[in-house]
Amino acid sequence: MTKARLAVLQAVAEAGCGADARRVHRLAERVYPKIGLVTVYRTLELMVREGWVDRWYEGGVARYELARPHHHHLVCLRCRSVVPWEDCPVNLPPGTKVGAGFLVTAHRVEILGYCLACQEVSG
Amino acid sequence: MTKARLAVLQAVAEAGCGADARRVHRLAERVYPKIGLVTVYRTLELMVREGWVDRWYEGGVARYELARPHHHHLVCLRCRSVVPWEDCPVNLPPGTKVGAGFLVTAHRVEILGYCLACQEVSG
DNA sequence: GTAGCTGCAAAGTATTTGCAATTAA
DNA sequence: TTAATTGCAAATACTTTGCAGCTAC
Repeated sequence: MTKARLAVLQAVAEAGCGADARRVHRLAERVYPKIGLVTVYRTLELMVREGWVDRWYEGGVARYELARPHHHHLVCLRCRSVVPWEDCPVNLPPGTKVGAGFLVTAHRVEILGYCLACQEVSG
Repeated sequence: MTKARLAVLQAVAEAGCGADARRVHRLAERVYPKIGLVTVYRTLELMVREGWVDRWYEGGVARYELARPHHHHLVCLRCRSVVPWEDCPVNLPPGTKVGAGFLVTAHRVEILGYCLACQEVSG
């Protein structure tokens, strides 16, 4: 475990849900200022592969967060903030078949709308 | 309605679910060979804005399809094919509030797994 | 000491923008 | 005619790769 990796891990933990690579980089720099963006990408890739970090895509950008139990996301359409949502409306355990024999292994749900702060601003 | 736009519209209709811009371009070229990729992007953007075409993102790439009633997607992890899935497990009409006052306006569901053809290939 | 990690610079993809030429109405 | 649309080239944003130097063990 190197300084760079520790910095990335701390950054991902601190960032909460749905941080992009740039945000992880900025946070990691606070712990280890000379870390490069490339190392952040490489380390995130490693951590995703090892299962320590989850990756998903929102609007064409990769989002990262510390791996944790199954959950989904509430995405604010105004400020782009993301918060976890613990309810899961999808009851399709791995191995289930749906449609024309499609074999389910996982699923993803995003709830789109407005967070409390943005509801007040935009009326 | 110009030739270029007609070609894009036909291409999107023909492509079915989840075509990316390059695929739409290739199909549009069959109808109107001198169409440029840039025009495809611009026309798709226009059609999304006007509500004729839906856009979503899968693995960091924009996917387009002709607008049609509410549905979700089955995404094959091996061949990346996408087919529509008419069931909707999410019962959150627009206006519903979830979590800490988050105001829901829409949602997205992706079911990940293996299509019939890929199940046979990968065992 | 050495295998693995890092940073830089450069390349690669997806997408957008500036602008002059073309086209539809 | 004339405003809208197009295509090219260049710019941008995000991400990946090549390579030589650095670090942890």
